[in-house]
Amino acid sequence: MINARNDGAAFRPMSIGELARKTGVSADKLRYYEREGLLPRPRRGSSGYREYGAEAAGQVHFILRAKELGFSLEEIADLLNLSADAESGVAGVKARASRRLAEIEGQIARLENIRVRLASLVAACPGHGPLECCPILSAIRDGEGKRF
Amino acid sequence: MINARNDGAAFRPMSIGELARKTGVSADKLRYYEREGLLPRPRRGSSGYREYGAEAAGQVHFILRAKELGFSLEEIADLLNLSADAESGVAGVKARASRRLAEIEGQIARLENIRVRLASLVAACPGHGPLECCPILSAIRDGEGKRF
DNA sequence: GTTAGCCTTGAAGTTGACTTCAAAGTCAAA
DNA sequence: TTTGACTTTGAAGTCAACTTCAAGGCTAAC
Repeated sequence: MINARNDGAAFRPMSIGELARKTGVSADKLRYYEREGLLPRPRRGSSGYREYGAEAAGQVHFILRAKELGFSLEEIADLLNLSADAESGVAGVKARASRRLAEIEGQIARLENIRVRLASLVAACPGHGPLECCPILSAIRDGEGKRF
Repeated sequence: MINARNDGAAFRPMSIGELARKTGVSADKLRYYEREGLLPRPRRGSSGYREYGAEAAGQVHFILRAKELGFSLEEIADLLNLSADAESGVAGVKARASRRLAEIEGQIARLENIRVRLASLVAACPGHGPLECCPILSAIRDGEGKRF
């Protein structure tokens, strides 16, 4: 091999600031996730500084993707535990994801109900004139059934 | 007039507990809404107890209905201010409601996106077998594009 | 007259996901 | 060597919408 520089350590460890820049997650947040058990505690250099290996960014991205799917930090910690527990884990993961899905469907249904009601009030409001004629205010004051 | 009992005060004032029972809102919450400026401060009896008139229940219901439409307490206080401000108020109310509607539409769109992704992951997961084959975990770990 | 249940206040606690702070130590470049 | 950027920790602060608490005063029923 010509390139002798590849000998020894392939990765220089990352500081928390480097990991923060790499993942777009602030150093404070990374420390917070570590405290909450979402990230493994990395080894420390002689100064006490955290030293992250190459796998760290992937662990952070796991958290970000799970958050994107609407999981809370507590649920993410739970998923991480399950995914450490071979064989019995898959059923648990699917159950958690199904529960999350049901919650999201419920949230959507509630918001959809609000959206429809609010949209019809906004459409009915002329945007000017005396307050007594504002259908939005009337609906809030007296209930929607009374005027519509 | 035959019925002499109708003389004088038509309504005996309500205590905070009575108003709470009537509206289903706890007395603590009523005091909290008052502190936050959502309810007018009622007059007090000689004991210092709050005394509510007949209009109080309607004011509480206004708050409940606005909350149901997804307004925050701060936005409700804002609506109440607008609805005190004759003539210029209607445009403001419509603008607040439109803004709220847009926020709700955004929330629904985000949740819908999550719902679709999570549903396809749940559908693809067999619910048993080795963790390496769980599409939910894979998607969170590596991103959805990689496996699907 | 006593007791149970109501009412008063200001202050502090709750939840989740952070953010900010203070005080000190460390590292890298000029 | 000095500066400035980075890192360490634990603790406290933030937001919204409440809830709970403590310590005392009031009222209604028996």
